[in-house]
Amino acid sequence: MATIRQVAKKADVSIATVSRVLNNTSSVSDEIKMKVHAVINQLGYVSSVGRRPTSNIGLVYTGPTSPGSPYDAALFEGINKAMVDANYDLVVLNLQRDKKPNESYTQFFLRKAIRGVVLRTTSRTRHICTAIAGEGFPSIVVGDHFDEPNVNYLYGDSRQTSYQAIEHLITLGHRRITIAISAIEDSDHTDRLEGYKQALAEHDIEIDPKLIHRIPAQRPDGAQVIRKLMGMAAPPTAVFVTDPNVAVGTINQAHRMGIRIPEDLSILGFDDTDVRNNTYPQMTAICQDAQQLGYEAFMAIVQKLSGSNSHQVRRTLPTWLEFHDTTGKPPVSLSASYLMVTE
Amino acid sequence: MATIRQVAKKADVSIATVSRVLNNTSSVSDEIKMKVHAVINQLGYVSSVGRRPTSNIGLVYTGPTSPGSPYDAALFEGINKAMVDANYDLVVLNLQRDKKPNESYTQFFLRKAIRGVVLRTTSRTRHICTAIAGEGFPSIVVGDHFDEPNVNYLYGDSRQTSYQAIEHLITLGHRRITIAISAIEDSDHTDRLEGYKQALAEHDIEIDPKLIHRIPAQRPDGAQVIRKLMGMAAPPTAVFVTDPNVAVGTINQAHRMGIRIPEDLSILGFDDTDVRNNTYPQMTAICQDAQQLGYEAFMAIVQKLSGSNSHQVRRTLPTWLEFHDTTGKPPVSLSASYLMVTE
DNA sequence: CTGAAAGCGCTTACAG
DNA sequence: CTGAAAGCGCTTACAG
Repeated sequence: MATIRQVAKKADVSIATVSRVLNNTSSVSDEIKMKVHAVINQLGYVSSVGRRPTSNIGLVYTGPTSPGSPYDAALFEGINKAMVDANYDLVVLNLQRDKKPNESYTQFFLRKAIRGVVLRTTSRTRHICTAIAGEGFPSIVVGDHFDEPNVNYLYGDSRQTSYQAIEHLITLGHRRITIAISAIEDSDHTDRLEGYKQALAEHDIEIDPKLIHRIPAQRPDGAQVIRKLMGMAAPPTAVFVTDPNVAVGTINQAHRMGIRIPEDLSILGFDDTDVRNNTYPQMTAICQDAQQLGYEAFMAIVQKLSGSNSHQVRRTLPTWLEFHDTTGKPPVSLSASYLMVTE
Repeated sequence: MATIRQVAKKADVSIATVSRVLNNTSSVSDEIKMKVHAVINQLGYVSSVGRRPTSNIGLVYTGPTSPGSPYDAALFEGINKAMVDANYDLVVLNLQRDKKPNESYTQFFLRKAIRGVVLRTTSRTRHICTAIAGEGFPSIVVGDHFDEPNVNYLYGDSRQTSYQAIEHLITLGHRRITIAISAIEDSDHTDRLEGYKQALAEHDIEIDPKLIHRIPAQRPDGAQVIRKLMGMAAPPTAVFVTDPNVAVGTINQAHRMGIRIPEDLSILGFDDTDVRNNTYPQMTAICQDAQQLGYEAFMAIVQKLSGSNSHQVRRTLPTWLEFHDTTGKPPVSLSASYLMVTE
């Protein structure tokens, strides 16, 4: 475990200067600051509680996320399971509140005695993830992917599965297929949209912008979705809902409106846990195991800190398609009349 | 912020001895150990990271809990909200893994640089909560209540609301009312059972042990519940399900079996968040705001640490009853035949 | 079992 | 802007 003295020696400065760099207490020349920073991340310097080195891994929500959502709750459960197997504690950090504007992310984390971080991101806060990775601080983003070469990430790849699912709906005879997708454009959701578009394109079905329904992030409400859809002049025969709670809400609002599932409308949902088995009818869904994502992300950081994995982590976990009872053939009259008009 | 030197002075020992007591490194006489412990909790001694005092609050699951359950996820979300308003970080601790058998809880927490803890408990680990409180370490239990005078706690009081809800079912004409309740007997669930029993007793309805259905903790499965109930010689006309996920599973399995809700069976659920609004039919439920419980529990510890509240915290948050569409009058034939047999 | 003292990790006036 | 030195919080041989 590197100490301030070792850092000072290697960077060829006094320990006082290293301390100043760590704490931003008084001005240090940019040149020395950069040199010290480089040595800090190179040696893996860690703050100590008293004379004991700490073993804290941070969980950082870079943007506005709800830790209580099914996805984040499952991640958190997986992280808790990982903690049992690894000798680290989890510290939940508030970046917005605590990070001083003039300190680097590394400084911030060291000040909090954090050795590595699991990051959650949104489309607007991706730059924070790349900045942390750029500083060389041990980190991994869970639930998103990056092109930048130094960002570690782990996510469930739902693009291909989305493609297959939509293709299956097409094979069943559906032509007007809606996608209901979060207005927050994280890459997970964008992937699902891409899979949807690709399947339609390859089957020569025109992509109708009116069928791409954005769900407001403030009110992820399945009932709204279906009211909107069924009010359309030419309603869809199938919906792909990319969020578990919204999918459940869609199914139940359909019941309320007397829409039969799947006879009148097919619903393809998304499931991060096991929500699909607790709906009526049992939900056809693209599934991923968010708990495992949390587990693996935490373990990836643990491995990095133990020094056993120094190269980049770019992993995907599989998603899979489960056919249950919310999807079926489109209603005969509708699909027939639709085909007559357009073909 | 008290230091080891101040503790040593007040306890009239050397700083070396205080250090030994804190770390259990070598034997110290019981008399001195107790004296030092007393001073530590009296002065509110805190470990430092380097020379900076820490501001960590711990979240401790004393027994096997699933942090991803709707209740715990909502608590966690509330705690995260509280963190934005209070200058503390959250550390999730693993007591089973990390606490050495010969160290006290206070020693353990100080070693982790924790200043106060929010505790989650189960019936089997209540002694851990009383032990932590007994040591004088700042703590609060969320989601349970205690008779011991020094344990701080905060919970949603569901006993009276359960009583009222069952009484309402009785008023509607129900006589055979089942309660489906977790096999883990935490006091939250016991309260609901007590409310149920009280309502039946006050309306001169005999408590039939066959109608008290225990849900195995390993498999909290609503489908099982209803299969079991409907297979009874004299099935109930109403069910009170004290867990949100199980309640939803019960409703949906009823649909699968062609049991009409509420015409054939009334279902009274429990809701920690807003699950009741996302079922079909919309679920009649006893509701509590678990997110607020998390928020208030965290803030209570913050207050204790700031010294503004030194007396015991014994708070309940209200629960309330929402009548929606899963409850109604019992089926005429059934209740009539039942009444003929027994009265 | 206990304390005085050496010493580590770190921060902070002080001096330049 | 930087270092040598004083000093704080803490731990740990050493001595009794």
